[in-house]
Parts: sequence; structure tokens; C-alpha cells
Amino acid sequence: MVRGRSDGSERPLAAYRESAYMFRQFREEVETALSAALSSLDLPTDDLGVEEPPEDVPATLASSVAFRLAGVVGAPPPKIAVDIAEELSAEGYDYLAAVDTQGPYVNFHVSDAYYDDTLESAATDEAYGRLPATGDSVVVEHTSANPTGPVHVGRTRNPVIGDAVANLLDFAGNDVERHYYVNDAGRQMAVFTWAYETFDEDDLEGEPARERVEYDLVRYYRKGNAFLEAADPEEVERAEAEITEILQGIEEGDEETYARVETVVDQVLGGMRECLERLPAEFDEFVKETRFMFDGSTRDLAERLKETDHAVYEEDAWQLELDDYGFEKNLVFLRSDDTSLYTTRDLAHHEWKFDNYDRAVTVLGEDHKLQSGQLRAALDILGNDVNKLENVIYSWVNLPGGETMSTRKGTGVMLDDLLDEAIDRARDEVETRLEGRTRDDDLDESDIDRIARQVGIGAVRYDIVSKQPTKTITFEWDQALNFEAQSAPYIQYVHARCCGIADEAAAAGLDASEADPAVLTTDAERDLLATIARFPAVVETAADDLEPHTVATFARELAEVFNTFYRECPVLDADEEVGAARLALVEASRNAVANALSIVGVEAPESM
RNA sequence: GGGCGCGUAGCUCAGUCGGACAGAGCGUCGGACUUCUAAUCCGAUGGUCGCGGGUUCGAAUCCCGUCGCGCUCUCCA
Repeated sequence: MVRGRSDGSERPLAAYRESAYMFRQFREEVETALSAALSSLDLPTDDLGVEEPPEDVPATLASSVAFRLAGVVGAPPPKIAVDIAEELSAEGYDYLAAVDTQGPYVNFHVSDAYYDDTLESAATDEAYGRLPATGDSVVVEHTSANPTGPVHVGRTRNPVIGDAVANLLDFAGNDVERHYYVNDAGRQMAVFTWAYETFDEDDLEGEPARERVEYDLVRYYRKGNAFLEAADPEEVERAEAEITEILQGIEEGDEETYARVETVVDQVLGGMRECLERLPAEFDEFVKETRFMFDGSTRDLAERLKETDHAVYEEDAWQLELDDYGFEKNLVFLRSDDTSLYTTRDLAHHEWKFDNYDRAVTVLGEDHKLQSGQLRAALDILGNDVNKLENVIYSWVNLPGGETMSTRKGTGVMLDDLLDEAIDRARDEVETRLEGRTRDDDLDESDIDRIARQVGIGAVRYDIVSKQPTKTITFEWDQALNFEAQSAPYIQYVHARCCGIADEAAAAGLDASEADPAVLTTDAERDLLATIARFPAVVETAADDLEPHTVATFARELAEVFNTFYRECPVLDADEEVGAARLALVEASRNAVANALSIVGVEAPESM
């Protein structure tokens, strides 16, 4: 579509795709040029101090190196900055065009080619921002909630962050698989299985809150737990014996017991999976922990642990001393009855990951932080390269008023209800706005359904994914479902606007292939292009740090500069040359917004 | 009590591997729809960056202390 650069040269298509890395290349050029200048002045090059300047500074990158050299050189920073700028040559670079100073800062300016290539790349490449293949396979494990009942909002941070991390790593060039680790061998599932087999429909409290299997079966789980807490001690003892029998059956690999437990597990998990698909959070594999018991790997691993220097046999149980790793208490890996623990099985699980993937990322709540540290230590003791294992830890979601969420007690807001409410509110918005709508594209009933779903669910996801995972967040309806600025709909709206303009332009016969980036001269146009140029670097940093929320922030910033551009720079009513270039800018914006949204897991509507 | 995390505007949050006057949105107040979708834009208002020390040319950011909140310290998961 966009042909030729403003200097008239032609480049092959493959090279356009390479130029998806303009900001990153520019950064390298700045570092190279600055190093060279410092070297020729006999100054140290270990800390270049390259950073992004504040918004009101008209440079793309800057260096604060002059501050640090003041002591070495014995001159004031502004003087040093000038010396460096004079020594620095911007000759021979693609994107570094000029250097100047502003007080103690050395500022670096980009060439026209930087903008030209950004526009070419972003407007023509639907995958704009995607980084080159790393060759790494990465398994992202997230959610992994025990299959005890409906997914509630307290758990929602995990699939939302997890899915975004997986999307991000994928977009950063990795070969990603998404796993849900199913705890099907623990006491909770034994209790559930016993309760499911013991009680009848008549024994249960109330009707299922929703027509789906996990809402039905969770009533058995709650009934079982209530019984164990309150029933006659003799009856409780009898029940406990049955529960223990189930646990031991699993441990011994008894197929009949396994089948009984899986009857419950598979049903409940199936329902939870349907709920998660609404987000949507989908998985390549549901990995059951019983797998690592039945294949003998947990047993083998325990034997190997016993052989290590850290293993001790105390109080009839095999334990691991982890003082060297900063843990005071020992980690028991075999109970006194010789059965394995959750962590033992998880160790086998992680060695399996190491055998099959180059990297393993786990998204988990802060309540699992200690356990994950012990896991890492034990994996290290077993001789694994624990650098392959990375965690993303998130804090709890509070309800206003400090109410806690519990599947067992049946308290908390269910994710299904949250999503239904979000979609209902979004539908109200759509219908309200329909009256004042100026665009005549005749939204029909199915469009309204689609928009309500995209906007409602998008708002919930964005509200969660846009915040730093380490911070505790308070869930409030009005805030999560605010459809205005700093929300998913605000960004989605930009995408819809881009699509609308593209449609109108096509109908009017406007052609972006004639675009000449040199005619984009207003601040609004340059700001938009400069923001789009940063996108690949944003993806790179976010992926390195496993921080999808920075992509959410970028998407919002991009939407803001686009809306200013939209306000000030008409596309269809501009003269043909300017219109064509602006249309290319709209297409570039659409690609960047669509891809940023897809990373954070929010749909990009073509109309709304 | 020990370990870890968090504390930024009335509210919700960016910024946190030291750098240009601490930024948004919501709220409040005031403007802009005969103009590609007003889920928009423009302006005003609003801050002892929990508190106290320290390091530094420079600290919301690093160090020490302290207060508050959360998580955690099971032969649970």
C-alpha cells in the first residue's frame, strides 16, 4: 500500500517487515554513536544514561551522561553535553539524524526515514509489532484452580493475567503453550468425591445458581464440608476413613478409585472451562497431577531427593533442608505413611516442563509465593536449571467492605455473574447511544449483541490487566464497568473509528498507496507516528519483564494521541495527497491498536 | 514474632533497574456535535509521593528505621 520512502528509494517487501524495529534500531544507533563520541574524548562508556525524554522535549531519546562525567572531567554538565554533541557524528546512520543539547542533556533526533519506515511498516503489516522468532518454546501455566466449583472474581486475575502473558510471549516471538495444572489428587477432591457419592439431591441446600454442571455439583462439595464440620464425631470419623481410602487409592494407582475421582473432576472442570472460555481464556492442555503419580515420576523424584545432601529423615518423614536457600523450615516431601505431597508432585510436573520446554512461566497468587520458592530451591537441588522457571505473582482482589470469596462457603461474586452484568450494562450503553448515533451503518440485533459482549467483557479484562499484578485491587462494579477513558471501550472505540474511516475511504476511492509521509507535518500527526513507532519496543520490554500491563498503558496512550489526531486531522475532507498519507496513518493506527488489544486479550470491534 | 509484597490527587491507578517542573482517568467546574462515530475533544481544579533519617550533583525510585494494610510461616493445596 505505502510505496516508496520520501527520499524516493525503493525497498523490497521483506525489508519493510524488518523495519518493524525502527525504535529499537534507533536506540542501538544512539548507543553506538554516543559510545564512539565518548571514546574519542577518552571518557568512560560504561553508563550511557540513554532514556526517553519527557513529552515536551522534542527529541526521541536523550542521554544524561554529562551529569556523571562532571566529576571526571571537572567541568559543568552543560559544557560536557555540548562537547559530546560536537564530537558526536550522526553520519552514516539510518535513523539518527541530528544531535543537540538542552542544558545538561544530549538529545537525539530521528531522521525522516524513521517516520517513513514506521508508516510503511505499520500501515502495511497486520502483524506490526510482532517480534522475530526467538526459537524458544515457552509453557505458560495459569489459573490451575482446584476443580471444586464455579470460578469467582477472586480468581479472575489469574486467567486474565495469564492469558495476557501468554499472548505477550507469543507476540514477542516465542512458541507458547498454555497449561492448566489440575490438582486431582489432593484432599479437596477426595472430599468432593466422597460427598458426591454419599449425598442425594434431597440432602442439598437450594437449587443450582446457574444451569451448568459445576453450579450443580458444588452443592455436594459444600454439603460435604458442612457435614465434616458439624456432624456427629462418629459419623465424621467414618467419612474421614472413606476420604483417606480414596486418597490412598489414588496414591497406589488404583484405577477404579481414579475413575471415581475423575468423574467429579472432569465434570466440574468442564463447567469451569466453559466459564473461562467466555473471557476467553483457553488452554492447550489440562495437565493432571495424577499423571505424575501414575507414570512413576513422583516416586523416582522422591528417591532422587533422598540421595541429596539436603535430605533428612526426621519425625518419620523425609524432608528437605532449605536453609541455604533462606527457608527456615524444612520441606516435607514424603509423609510418614510414605505418600507424596502436592509439592512433590509439582516438582515432577516441573521437571517434565523442563524436559519439554525451553522456558516455564507460572502465574500464581501471592498465597503460593512461599511454596513456589521452595519448589525452585528443590528443583535447583535436583540439578535443574531454575533460570528456565519464571513466576508472575499477583495479589488478591478485594471486595468492597472486606468480604472474602470462598468456593467452600459459597461467598463472593461469580465470574459468570460479573460477565453477565458487564454485558447487560454494555448493552444499555449501546442502546442509549444508538439514538444519537451519526453513522448510518444500520447496526442490527446481532451487531448489538456482539458490541455488548466485546465491550462488556473487554471492560472487565482491561480493568484487571491494566494494573500491576503486585498491587492489591479492590473490585468495584462501577469502576470495572466504567466505559469511558482509561477503559477498554475507549481504546476499542479508536479501532472502530479507524475501521470506519477505512471503509469510507474505500468507498470514496481514496488510496493510501500514494501516501507520502513527508506531508504529515502537524504535531498531532507526528505524535501519532512517534507513538506507533514505539510499539515494538513496548512489546519487547513488556515481554522481557513479563508485564502485560505496560502494553495496556501503551494502548491507552496510543488511543489518546489518535483521538487528538482524529479531532484535528480530517482524512476524507483533506486534499488528496494529505488524505492518502493520513489514511495510511489510520491504517497504521488500526494495526497497532488491534495488536496491542490482542495482547491484553481484548477484542477489537470493527464498529460500535 | 520472622519472611515477602503494597502505601503517589477526594476516588481508581501510571511512573519505581536514580535524571528535565510528579502524570492520567473518574469526580467537581467551564467550553466544543450542519464537520471521517461526542464511548470523543479542549480548558480549569486538585499532591507533606505513609512518616523520619541516609547515600548522591540529583531520590516517588536506592539504603536504614518506623507506622498502616495484605499474604505467608500445615506430614493442606
